[in-house]
Amino acid sequence: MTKRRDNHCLDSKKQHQPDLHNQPHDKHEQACCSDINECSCHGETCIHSKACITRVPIFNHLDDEQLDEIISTTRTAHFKKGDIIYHAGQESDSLYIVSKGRIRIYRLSESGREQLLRILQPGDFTGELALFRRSVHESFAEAMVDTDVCMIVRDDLEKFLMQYPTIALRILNEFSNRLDESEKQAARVATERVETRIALYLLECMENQGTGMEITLPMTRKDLASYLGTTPETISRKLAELETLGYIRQMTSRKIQILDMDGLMIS
Amino acid sequence: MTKRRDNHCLDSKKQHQPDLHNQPHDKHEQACCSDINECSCHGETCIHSKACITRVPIFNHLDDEQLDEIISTTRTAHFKKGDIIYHAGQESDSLYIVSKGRIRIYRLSESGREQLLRILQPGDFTGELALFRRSVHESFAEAMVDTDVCMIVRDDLEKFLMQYPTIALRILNEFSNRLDESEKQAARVATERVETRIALYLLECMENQGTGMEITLPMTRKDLASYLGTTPETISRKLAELETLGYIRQMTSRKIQILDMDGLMIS
DNA sequence: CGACAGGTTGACCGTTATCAAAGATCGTGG
DNA sequence: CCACGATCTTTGATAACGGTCAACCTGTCG
Repeated sequence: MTKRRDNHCLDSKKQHQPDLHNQPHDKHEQACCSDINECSCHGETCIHSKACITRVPIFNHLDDEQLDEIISTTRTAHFKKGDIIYHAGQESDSLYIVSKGRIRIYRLSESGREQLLRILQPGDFTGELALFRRSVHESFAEAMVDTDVCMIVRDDLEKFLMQYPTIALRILNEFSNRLDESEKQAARVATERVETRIALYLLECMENQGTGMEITLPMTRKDLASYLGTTPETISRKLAELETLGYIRQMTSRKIQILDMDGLMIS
Repeated sequence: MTKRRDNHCLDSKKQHQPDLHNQPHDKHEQACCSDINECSCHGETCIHSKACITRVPIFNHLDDEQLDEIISTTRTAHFKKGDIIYHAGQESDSLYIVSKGRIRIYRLSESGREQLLRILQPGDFTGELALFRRSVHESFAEAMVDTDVCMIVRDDLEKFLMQYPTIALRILNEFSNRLDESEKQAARVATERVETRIALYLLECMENQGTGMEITLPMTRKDLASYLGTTPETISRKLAELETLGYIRQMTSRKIQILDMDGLMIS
């Protein structure tokens, strides 16, 4: 049962968007909707964006006519760094597709502590949970940098799903992946020690980034801790430990070289 | 953000199957396929079961003709207590719908420890993960008692999904619920102390069972520990502690009376 | 009535959270 | 371009939470 193949590293999507944005996703990149057709957005919403819809995996198999139909029902919105796109308890009525930027999806547990669930990159979507249950959001979505999203409201989406069942299959596929990720993550947090979780995370990053032995962590220690169910201090310490053991080498706080994959695996 | 409403307690499905089986789900109930039309199964598989398909939430909105069409593609199988229905790494090609019995779904983490994900009751289905990803199972399914399942193979299911898109919507809805459960569970294991997780679990049981202040745990300490990411010993200790605090009263090891809901909530 | 699985309790100690403070890094504005 | 402040990261000291191992109960079933 060795299965180093799915994985995600919260930073996945190399497969979806092979070369969408080459610029580093930092903040305040420039204008919004950079590679989107219409562009005047920064107040609240701008008008439909073609590039977004045509590229996302759940729609990109449709033909032009169908795409146009979907695009015509789409709204685009811009969010500034730190903006909350939706929050738990809020009623939901749209699917959000990331066109540009990065979105943090997290939950607050009963005790008020936050757990990071995933980070959305261009091409990823969210909002589904509440959408298909006709219910409220359970999680929070926060723009990590200035971000553009395309939105499809529930009724339109349902219409398309009835009309083009292949879309549903794509979404089912995406849900399956996410469910797998989530269950895997739950199982790890429940059964592995922190050091192991970190090691596994590093290995997943390596596989997803495809940049050889050097990986770039897509987030801060705090977020990583939140994702892995630990604290920033412990992350620091365990990484230092893995370095002492000669398994990794920390170039900067975000750049890490994997020196001994096998060592990591048994950590 | 108080949301005591979804929940499951691993023992959900009161909503799906209001009065399906009144007999306690114990072991060796009697013959198999008790309330199923055909009944000669015990060797390996028996032939199509109508009752199963017509009752499950993902199909029960269809009309008779459509149901018959689905039923005709269905196979039924019987598993004895302890049988493995599928295991991680195995290639998947069917959806399993529980007709009678109980199925444990669990994962093994990298270190070989087991985490219980959920327990399926009649009307629940599984196998989706691998189905929609055209991939292998990530989890194990084990019959907890003698159980009957209906199976639909992938190609048939896909055909129906294309033909009756409402089925896809139902499945999307089910996936959303499961994803919510899984994320919630991950967040809890990652952020709450064991005592809190146990308390929350008890509260969910109460809401789902609708039996007033007295709940019946649907599993052993070992399984509960596996589900909550802890050990049987710790479960014992924490329950004893909650009892000392006057929040609960343990009648037998499976029957627990909730004495102070508010107390539990702040645990 | 005895055996066995399941459950409880105790002693111990390892892992990891917490609190505190010092060091690094990054973005901003002068 | 540099300096400042804010934020992120590291490191240390300490303690508690919960896991482990072992022994002892308890209830269930043959």
